[in-house]
Formats: sequence, structure tokens, C-alpha cells
Amino acid sequence: MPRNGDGPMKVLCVAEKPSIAKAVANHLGGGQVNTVGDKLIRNIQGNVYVKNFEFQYSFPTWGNCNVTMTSVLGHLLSHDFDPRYKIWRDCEPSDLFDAQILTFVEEGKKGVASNIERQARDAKYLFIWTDCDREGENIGAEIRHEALKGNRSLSDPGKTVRARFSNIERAHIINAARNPVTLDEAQSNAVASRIELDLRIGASFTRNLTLSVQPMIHQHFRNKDQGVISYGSCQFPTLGFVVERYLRVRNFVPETFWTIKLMHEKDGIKVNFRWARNHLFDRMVAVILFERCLTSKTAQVMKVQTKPTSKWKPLPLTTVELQKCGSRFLYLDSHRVMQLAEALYQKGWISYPRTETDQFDCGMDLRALVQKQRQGGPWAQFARGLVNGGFSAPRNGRNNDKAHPPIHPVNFVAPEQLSPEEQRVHEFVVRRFLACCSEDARGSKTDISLLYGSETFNTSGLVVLARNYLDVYRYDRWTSSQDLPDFREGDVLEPTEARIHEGKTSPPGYLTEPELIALMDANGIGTDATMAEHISKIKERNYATTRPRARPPRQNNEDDDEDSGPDVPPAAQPDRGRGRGRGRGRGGRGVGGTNTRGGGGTSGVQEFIPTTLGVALVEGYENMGFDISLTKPFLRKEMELKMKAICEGRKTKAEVVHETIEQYRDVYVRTQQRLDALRAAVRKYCFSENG
DNA sequence: GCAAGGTC
Repeated sequence: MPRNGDGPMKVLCVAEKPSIAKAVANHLGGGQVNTVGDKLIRNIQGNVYVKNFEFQYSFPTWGNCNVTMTSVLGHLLSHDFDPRYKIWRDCEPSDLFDAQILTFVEEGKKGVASNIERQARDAKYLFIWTDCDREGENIGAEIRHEALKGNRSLSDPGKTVRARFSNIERAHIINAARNPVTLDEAQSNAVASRIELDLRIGASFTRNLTLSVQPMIHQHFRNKDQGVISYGSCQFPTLGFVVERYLRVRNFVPETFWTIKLMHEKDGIKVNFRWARNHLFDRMVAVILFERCLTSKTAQVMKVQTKPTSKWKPLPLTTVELQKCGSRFLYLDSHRVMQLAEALYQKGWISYPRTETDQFDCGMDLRALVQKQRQGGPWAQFARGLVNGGFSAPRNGRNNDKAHPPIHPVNFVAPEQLSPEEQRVHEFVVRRFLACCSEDARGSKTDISLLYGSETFNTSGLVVLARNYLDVYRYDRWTSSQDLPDFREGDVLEPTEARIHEGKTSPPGYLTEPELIALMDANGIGTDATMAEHISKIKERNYATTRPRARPPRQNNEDDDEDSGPDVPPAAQPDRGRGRGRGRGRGGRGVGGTNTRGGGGTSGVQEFIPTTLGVALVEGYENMGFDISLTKPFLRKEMELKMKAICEGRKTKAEVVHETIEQYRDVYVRTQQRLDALRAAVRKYCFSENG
């Protein structure tokens, strides 16, 4: 029943999630918000997920309006093939490349959809408040589609607008409300093409793979319950990373190297020096250089330099970083960390846990957030220190998704009110936040350099002068080394001990979860919200298993950093297209290099071992000899570039969908021709006695 | 019985 003429106009606002709707309503409504429970969507406990908020607000161009603020719950629309393609054996899997796709509202979302349709009926304007990212733009288009069912006039020019906002600070939200923009069709179309391609390619390859490999396995292992063998543009590259590392470990051939060890004792302190050449793989050369050292008898101190150094505080917390730290420090896998973070978010203790942003908006009142943490918990005193002058603005990372701030505590909660697992995640989020708001750790570093024969040897010492953020962020280690004796430039000394040492390179470890997440992040596989799902998917599909990493004591406890590798490998294949994925960099710079635990025992980190099936799938596809590999991340990157082209107007959705489908149709045909390679790999890995 | 992306 439209209200004609009398009274203020109605504006319907729709957010992507209830928490945004509530926050925006509170800011714009100025404490005069009427909450309408409505019979929308309830969970099992009877909590209402979606609410309608009513208030008045005066927009610059529309004047005073009655506003109804509501939300959806992510995507409103689902996509699936026409039912006649439902039965797998009733059609060719490749038919799915062209099969008709239906778009509909799923049963569970009907209440949300009808709420929008109903609320749109008497609305003059539709104001969309979805997240400002590609998916948000597409969800906005879905909302508009639903609203138009109730009110066609909302398609008139200027009747549907969207808010541009990147956090829910009061001033920022008010600014967004006063400066609406138009919905970005191009971004929405980019997502639409992603949806269509993932569905067509995923479903056709999955059916093909399952129908051609599953019978082999059933036949061989009588009653083995081998479920679906799926292909997905994210799950396959994820498996690819696991298998690639596994093969590197399996095929590792240790190499012998030689190094010169030099020790000098002064003032009762034994100081070990590192050879500047680290180590050589040619014994003769090493021996000749060593003999030159011995011939010269004495070494000379070439450089003694003491300078201030610091260990940087961590960057504001992103989802990827939370997951990596969860594996490393909290002994929780990424999936579990996200469940716990979600629960903490639902209860109002921490901010939205799915974010790529590692910079705090300058408008945020961080001091107020720190103040809340003074009330209790083991970090209370540290928080007090920050309030009393210790506060320092957080560093800025390179990433901003323009949709959510970094993960931070929004309220104080006493640890006892949380489950033990929740406590661990919550404590991490709080400590990380407080660390961001404090000073870098300060120290003093002394570098000493010796010339012995023709060879240079170095050592260094560290004195930590001010721990600062380290006091609250106990996940980082930075400790003073032993004191160095007093060396002076020009000193000549006779080394106490010099010997040549033979060592062997050691194989890399299997891929750990934080490494896998870093690889996915760097290569644009999945999003902050889905990475953990892809990881559990490859376990669920029986492509890989995990086990706690048992850290063997290092064989060569010195500086053989040859193959121990950095914690975070930059890309799967450095030799081809080394990019930074979507520009989401690696997380905290200060966290990277330090290992949490040293010697033997279990570190708590999970490592991934592919199953025979997992190896067979990757090997099988590799051996088909395509120039484009389904198990490497490049295809996903290509899709990312195509989506970008749509966003920038260089390509249309139809063009992208068409050319990509043709590309995959080609791969599909050749897969059929070379099924023997895949079957051979399955036989080799799955059916042989010792795997 | 398929994917990946939102969100709860």
C-alpha cells in the first residue's frame, strides 16, 4: 500500500549482513531506532538473523525520509543447471558447458527475499549498503533484482543508489549516507562470469573425473568407498601445492657441502664466526681457501660497528594472517580458527573476521579501543601503559579491501566468559591489536667482521634495549645474544679454532598449513573467507591428509640456510610468472623469519601429505602434457585478470565466458583423449603395493 | 553426488 503524497518519503536501505545494518541504523538513526523483529530468518536457537530497523533521516537531496534498514545474508541468489541435467548419466558431462543455468532464491533465503520485495513496495528509493568489493556489487544487483519485483519504479534513473564506505565509524557512515554513488554494473558482471564459469567448469570436470576414475578404484578395491572426485578452480591448485612439495621432499637428493668454522675465545667468551661464503659444494675449493687461512696464521678485525636496530611491531591483523598465526601459535587449524573468530564476532567481542585490510582507517578512534582493554585480562596493565602515553599509531600494510577494517577487539570480555579455545583466539586478537598500537622493540646490534687469509668471517651480537610491543605480543621472540667481548678495529688475533666442516643439505619439510595459506594468498587461490574451506575440501575429498609435524632436531645446527627455506615461499613456480597474486602481500613482516620452536618434538603445526589419489590426480593431469595446467594456479590468475578486464570495461561478460569456456572445452576434449595418462597414474599410485 | 562465493 503505497503512501501517496502525505508524510516523508520512504527509503529502503539494504546491507550485506545484519551487523552492518545495525551499525548504520544506529549511526543514522541517532538513538531513535525502532527495531522490527519480523518473521524473517531465525536460527535453531530462535535468534533473528535479519532485522528491520526503522528511523528518520534527512538526506541532502531527498530531504527528511522514513528509512527502513535491513540486510541480506550474503548472496541472495543461487545458480544451478536446469533439472534435466540433474542425473549424471543422463547427459554428457561436457553438456554442462552449454546447459541452461537457472537463477533462483534458495528455500532458506526466501524469507529474506520476500522481506525486500515487501519493503520495496512503498519505497521511493533503494539505498544499497553491501560491502564495497566485487562480490558486494553483485549482491547489490541481486538486492535490486528482488526489490524491483515489488516496485518497478526503483529501476528509474537515480532511484537505486549505493553507499561507498569502508568502515563503520560514525562520521564515515554519515558521509557515505550523504554521498550515494551508482551501483557498478561492470564489477557485478565480473562476479556473474566467475559464478557461471566456476559452475560449468567445476561441474563438468567433476562429473567426468568421477565417472572415469571412480569405477577403476571400485573395481580394484572391491568395497572401497571412493566418493566424488571433484575438480574446482581453487581446490585443484590447493592440492597442487601439497603434491608439489611432497614430490620435492620425496625426490630430494642430499648434497654434501663444506664450510669453514671459526671460533675465537676472548675474555672467557667463545665467539663463533660465520664464513661469508656460507658453504661451498666444491670440496677442493673449500680446502684451498681453508689452507690460505691457515697459512696466514692470524686474522684481523676489519670492522666493528654498533648501531641501533629495531624489531618492527606486527601489521594490523588480516584473516590470512590470523589463520597463519592460528596454525603457528595457537595450534588450531585454519578452519577452526575461523569458526572461533566467527563466534567471537557474533557475540560482539571482535570486529568482522573476514578482511584483507592491514591498515587502520585514520578516522578510527584506536585509543578508545585500547582503553576498553584496561579492565582486565593479562594484558590490562599493558593497555594502561598505552593509554598513559605509550600509544603509537599502527603501521600500515599494503592491503585495503575497502570493505572491512583489520580484525580488532571491539569490546572487553573477561577471558573466563569464553571457552578455552575461544580464549586463545580472542587473546591473540587483543594482544595483536595492542602490539599494533605500541612502539617497535628497540635494540642495539654489533657487527664484527674478520679477515682471515683471503676470507671474511662475520659475527653479530644483539642487545635488546626496550621490549615495547614484545611485552604484550608474546608470539614474537627477540632476545639479546650473549655479550660480545671487546673487539677493536685493527686488532690482530690468532683464532682459537679453525676447521673445515662437512655437512649435507637436508630436505624441506612437507607443506604446513601456514605455508599453504601463504601460497594460496600469494597466488590468489580463494578469498579470505574461503581459503580454509578449500583446505578442508581437499581433506574431505581424500586428496590429502594432515598430521602434526614432528620436528626432527636439525642435523647441522649452524647456518645451513640452504634448504631450510623461508617460512613463506613466494610462489609455486618462481620460474614462471612471478607475481604477487592480487597484490595481497604477505602478512606481518616482523613475524616471518622466526621459528617458534627449535629442537625436537611436535611443534603443533599440521603438515599436509597427499594421498595416493591426490598424487595420481596431479601426476595424471601433468602427464597429459598440456601447456596449461589444471593443477597450477595460473588458470585461476588468468580468470582474475579477465574479471579485472570486465571491471575496467575492456571486455564484456559474454566475451569472457565464451572464450574461457572454449579454452576449457579444449582441455576437456584432450583430457578425454589422454585418459590413459590419468588412469596410468591412478594405477601407479593407488594400486601399487607400497604406494 | 558437481564449483566458489557471500553469510549465520
